Amino acid sequence: MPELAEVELARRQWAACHGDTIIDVNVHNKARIYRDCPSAALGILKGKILRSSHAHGKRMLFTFAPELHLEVHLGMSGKLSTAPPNYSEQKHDHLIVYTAKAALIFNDYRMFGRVMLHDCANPWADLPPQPQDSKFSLIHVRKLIKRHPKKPLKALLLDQNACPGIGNWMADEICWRLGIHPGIATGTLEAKKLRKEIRFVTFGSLKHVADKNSKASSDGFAPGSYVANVPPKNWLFQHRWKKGGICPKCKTTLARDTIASRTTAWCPNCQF
DNA sequence: ATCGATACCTGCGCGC
DNA sequence: TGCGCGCAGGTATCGA
Ligand SMILES: [Zn+2]
Repeated sequence: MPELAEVELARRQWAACHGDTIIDVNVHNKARIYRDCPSAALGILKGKILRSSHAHGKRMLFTFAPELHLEVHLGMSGKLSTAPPNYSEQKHDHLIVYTAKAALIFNDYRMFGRVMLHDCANPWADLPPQPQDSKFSLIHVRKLIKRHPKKPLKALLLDQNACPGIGNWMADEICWRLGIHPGIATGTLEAKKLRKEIRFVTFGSLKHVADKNSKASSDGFAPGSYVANVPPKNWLFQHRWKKGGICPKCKTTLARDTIASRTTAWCPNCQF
């Protein structure tokens, strides 16, 4: 599926090089990608070993030493991939890290993504629980609802401090499974149901990453093709972009509008 | 404080 | 064929 799942898939691309030594770093100095961190600082990675990697919501963290981490966010169009070590820079490549065996590439044509270095032990210490974590409890979800009672459901789902990892497509999927219009105020929701569907869609997304990975692939991933092919037909996701797309439950033509500043699709028959 | 609207980019597909 | 427009999976930031 989208978003969270693609982050996880992207992380795995580079994770193939865990344990390998960085022998060269090529940065695109002028790129907006480096608005949080001077690109020249990335030279410090030379000679270091990529030890491990983690994801939290849509963020990824690649660890080189206990107090040296590279954080990557894909924005709207970022991609991570690997290539043979003789790879040379392509259009919109902003970071290429070379090991003896491979080139690790970050490419992002729209440049909404970002890359930054952290020189502390745990740069993610203050991040909120993710839907797939045990800390995303019923009590936690009740607190979220209480904290944002007037916020539209869709806006709460897209708030990365509340639901890290949920993106536009997953948010619509969750609203649709809830049978609730995405514009409805959060305060009217049942925490138990909300938590259930957030977690269903989150785990479902991650499962599809595993399914996809079980087939042999790939030289870098193409979000478009991956996303279009993997999720089941009984998810809203498969229908929401087609013009005249229909609800997989009741076959009603889906409605589309901008909600929480994002294009939103819903079934006017199943959601209100 | 919280909220919604806007800015930030490039590329693609559509209608004229 | 070419051009202009709207739109794209995200989020920092700035006003009300
Ligand atoms: Zn329906």
